[in-house]
Amino acid sequence: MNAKTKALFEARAKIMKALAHPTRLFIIHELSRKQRCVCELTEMIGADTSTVSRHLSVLKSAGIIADDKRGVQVYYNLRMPCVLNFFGCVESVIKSTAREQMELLKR
Amino acid sequence: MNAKTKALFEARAKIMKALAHPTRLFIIHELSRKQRCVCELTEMIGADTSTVSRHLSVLKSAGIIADDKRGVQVYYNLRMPCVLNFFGCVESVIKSTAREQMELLKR
DNA sequence: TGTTTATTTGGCAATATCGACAAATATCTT
DNA sequence: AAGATATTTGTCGATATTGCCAAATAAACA
Repeated sequence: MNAKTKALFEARAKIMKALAHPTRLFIIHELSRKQRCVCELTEMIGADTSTVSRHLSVLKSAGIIADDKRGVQVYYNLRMPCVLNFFGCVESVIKSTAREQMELLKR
Repeated sequence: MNAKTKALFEARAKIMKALAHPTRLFIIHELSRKQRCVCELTEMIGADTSTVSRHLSVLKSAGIIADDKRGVQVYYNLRMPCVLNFFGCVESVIKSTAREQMELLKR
C-alpha cells in the first residue's frame, strides 16, 4: 500500500472516527431536525457542558457540522446532511446481525 | 434522552467504530473488489498477520464482513456493500474541508 | 503421527479517547 | 467596570484501542 493510498484511508478514517460515538450520532440526528445551541444539546444529552462542547468540536473539526455564534450562544448546524443517508445501511447491518443471532438461538 | 434512544445510538456507534480505522477501511475497499484470504490482505497491508486478523474480527463481529473457511485459509467477503455508498459523502466532506482551508490561506 | 502452513488468541506496552471538574474566555447587561 | 451567562480549554484519572510477539489452534499432507 503506497503513501497516497494510505493517506486517503487515513483521511476517511478521521471522518468515520468523528462519527463513531453515540453522543455525536445523537447530536447529528438532532441537528438534522434543526440547529441547536450548546445549552440545548447539553440539556437533551444530560452530560457536562464541557463534554458536549468537546463532542461538538470533534464534529466541527471533521467538517461535519458548522457553528454560528450569536451573542453568548453558539448554534451548531449540520453541514453534511449526506451522512444521514448512511444510517439506513447501518440499520440494515444491525437488523441482519440481530436476525442471525435469533437463528442461532432457535437451535 | 431515554434508554431506548440511547441504545439505538450505541448500536449505531458500534458499527461506526468498526469502520473508523484506516486499515479496516482499506480491507473493506479491497473486499468490495473481490474476496480475499487473511494472507493476501496481510501482504497488501504490510502489518503483522495477527494485527490483520484482529481487524478482520472487528469487522466480522460488527456484521460488516463474513468469513468462508477453505482448508487452512479463511476467505473474507463484504457482507454489507451498502457501506461503500457512504464514501462518496465522506469524500465530499474531505474536499469541502480542504477547499475551506485553501480559502483561509488565500487571505 | 509428525510437520508445515494459515489463522487466531493471550498478553503487554504505547497511545488515544472519554467524561468530569476547574479555570479561562467571550458576550451581554447593569 | 463589575456581574451574569454561555462556551471553550487545561488537566487528570479511567478506560479502550492498537500493534506486535509468542503461543495456541486448525487443516492439509508427507
